[in-house]
Amino acid sequence: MRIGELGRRTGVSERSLRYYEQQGMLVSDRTPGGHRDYPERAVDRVILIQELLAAGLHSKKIARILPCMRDPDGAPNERATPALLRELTAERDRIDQLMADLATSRAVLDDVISTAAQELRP
Amino acid sequence: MRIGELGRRTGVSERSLRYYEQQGMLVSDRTPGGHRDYPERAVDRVILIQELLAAGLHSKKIARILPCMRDPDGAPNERATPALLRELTAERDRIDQLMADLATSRAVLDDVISTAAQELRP
DNA sequence: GTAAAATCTGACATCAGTGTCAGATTCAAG
DNA sequence: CTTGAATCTGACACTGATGTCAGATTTTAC
Repeated sequence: MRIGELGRRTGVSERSLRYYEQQGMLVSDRTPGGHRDYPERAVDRVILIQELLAAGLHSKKIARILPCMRDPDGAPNERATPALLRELTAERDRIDQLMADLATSRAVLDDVISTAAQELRP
Repeated sequence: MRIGELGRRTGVSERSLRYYEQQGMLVSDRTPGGHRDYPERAVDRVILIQELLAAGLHSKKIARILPCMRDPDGAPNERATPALLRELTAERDRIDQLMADLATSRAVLDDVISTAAQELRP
């Protein structure tokens, strides 16, 4: 599929898809004229990239992680080096911390919301 | 307490503390000479600000939310307007989505980590 | 073959929180 | 007082993902 369709199906702008490729997170075949041509798998790949970005991982780290992931049908293409392994563990710890902050923040918002709703409906 | 101690006790840079004040998230008394003087409560306040920032809320929105929060010992100083209430609900939904992404990303990292650890220790 | 739609590259802008630096002023201790 | 540490304001830089625009090229539909 071409970039327009991939963008439509993932909700990601074409600009971002080109950026993902430039950062090494996404690969594409090219038509003879130079237009990008993506396999069906690209949809899931892009969604995963978005999730990892949302979790605060940087592009270049994602690019290094992706080849070490198990595909749904098989084993990883590369194996994680010890150095990468340490980084991944650090990222996981950071995510755990972030989830705790999110839980706190959500509770705060929830409290404000329910307090205000209570006032509106006495 | 003064800004140096507050920064030390919260792990937040003085630069950021001044920025928080500039954005209306944090208030301070001033010494006759113009130096900031914080009450003990400021410590918890700053920690909360950091959590809300980590959750992706923008400074100016945090500044509007904080007065509507219940203090541990009493009722809120202001009440949330309906418009703010809508924003809060949207933020809460966004946080829910983000938590889902974090869970996915964490699982991905965990899988890569345990796969690699398994290879290292066969 | 032609026109319209899609895509290409490359460049510059944006945002928001934080780092950093300079020069001036204030505070605390001797 | 004096001196050194702390703080003040204001300015500028950075980051990294994304938006946007321009001009050229390719693809698709007729």
